[in-house]
Amino acid sequence: MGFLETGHGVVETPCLVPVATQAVIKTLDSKEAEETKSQILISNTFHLHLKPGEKIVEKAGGLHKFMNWKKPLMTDSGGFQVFSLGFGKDFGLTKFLGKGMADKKIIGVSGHPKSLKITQDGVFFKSFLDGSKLFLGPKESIKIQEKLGADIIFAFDECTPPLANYDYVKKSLERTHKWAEISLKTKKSKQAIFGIIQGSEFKDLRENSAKFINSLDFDGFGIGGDLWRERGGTKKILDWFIPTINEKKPRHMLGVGYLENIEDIIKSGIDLFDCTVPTHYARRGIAFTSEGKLNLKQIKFLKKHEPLDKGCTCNICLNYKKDYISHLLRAGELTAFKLLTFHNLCYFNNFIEDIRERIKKGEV
RNA sequence: GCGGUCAUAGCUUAAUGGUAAAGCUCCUGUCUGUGGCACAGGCGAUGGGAGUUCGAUUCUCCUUGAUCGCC
Repeated sequence: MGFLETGHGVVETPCLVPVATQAVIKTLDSKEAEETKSQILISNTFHLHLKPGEKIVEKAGGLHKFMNWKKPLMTDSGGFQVFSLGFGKDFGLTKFLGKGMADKKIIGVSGHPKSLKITQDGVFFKSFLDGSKLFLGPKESIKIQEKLGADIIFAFDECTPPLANYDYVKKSLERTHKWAEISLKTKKSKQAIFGIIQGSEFKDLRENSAKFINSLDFDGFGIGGDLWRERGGTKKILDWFIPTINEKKPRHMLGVGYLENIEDIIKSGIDLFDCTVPTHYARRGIAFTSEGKLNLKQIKFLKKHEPLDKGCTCNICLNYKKDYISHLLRAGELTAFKLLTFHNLCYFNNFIEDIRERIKKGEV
């Protein structure tokens, strides 16, 4: 366990970081987000740069005031968008490779995505809003993140695609490391900055990346890229390098957090992790409960006059029943998304709070 | 009462004298540093009765129902 101290309060770890890409947890206002026991949120440099632009946020007094969130905040650097709007879009990929595809590393050292251009200095994006050109490199990302004003910012990196072979990842890592140094040098603010370890599923590249990022004067670590989806695979990769990095500095795992993996990654030494699953799945009609995932769109739930989870004490479970939420979903009512988002965040936060309690008792 | 039009999946619509197609709905999955999506698979139909024909959802007649017009 740990306490991460920031200018906006202390985060008790291990901890889930809910995703507020566009300075909002979709469907919730900041007061509601706080009521889910969320301690810290992560917003996004790329998206806020496009809309509304960092100057607007800066004029409003920074992200905290802009969105009326008084607790700690992070901003992701835009490095993930290098992947998601590039190779991710080209191949319809997530950052995890599916089972049985480990040998299909079709992106080689000369591979390049269709919709953006990656250079040694940064990335040329084409805005999906209006097609306008947009360049984002380490300097640009850090300057934007300084204007946004989150408590913790991330170095600009390239999240490598899971289909990338060893040579591609090696080359990408050279860029990411160079960008890490420039990110660190560019930052003039008092914000904390985390450097990102990449290397996909290649042992020596992960080890090299951990060694290099650990040697720089970052305040914490981000761990990104493909970490395998098969049970045990993530632990295997983390065990390669987690023991080699400074134990005083927090470790944030980027974009990971299926319920069934959370305990494992905490055991592997992860303090923080952001994940869209609780909020994203809520908008697909899925509730997380002690009985597993429930798809509330299913017609059978119209006949269930009971809370989403009998053991849950969140505002939703105390006040609403499955039949009503199912009706709202099937009727296309937006409030359904809000109720499920609220419940799912409570469920995840309670789930992790329980792990913290068990750590205190020496059970984990 | 008379005349016309129509009847295909839960809904809206295709097609054909030779095994009936699609969209939505419904069912089962997928989704990890967020484009309120998207994707994969599945269940499911020629209103009822007779006739012509090797074979009718298609052509003919009757019937039932819907709809429009006229009185």
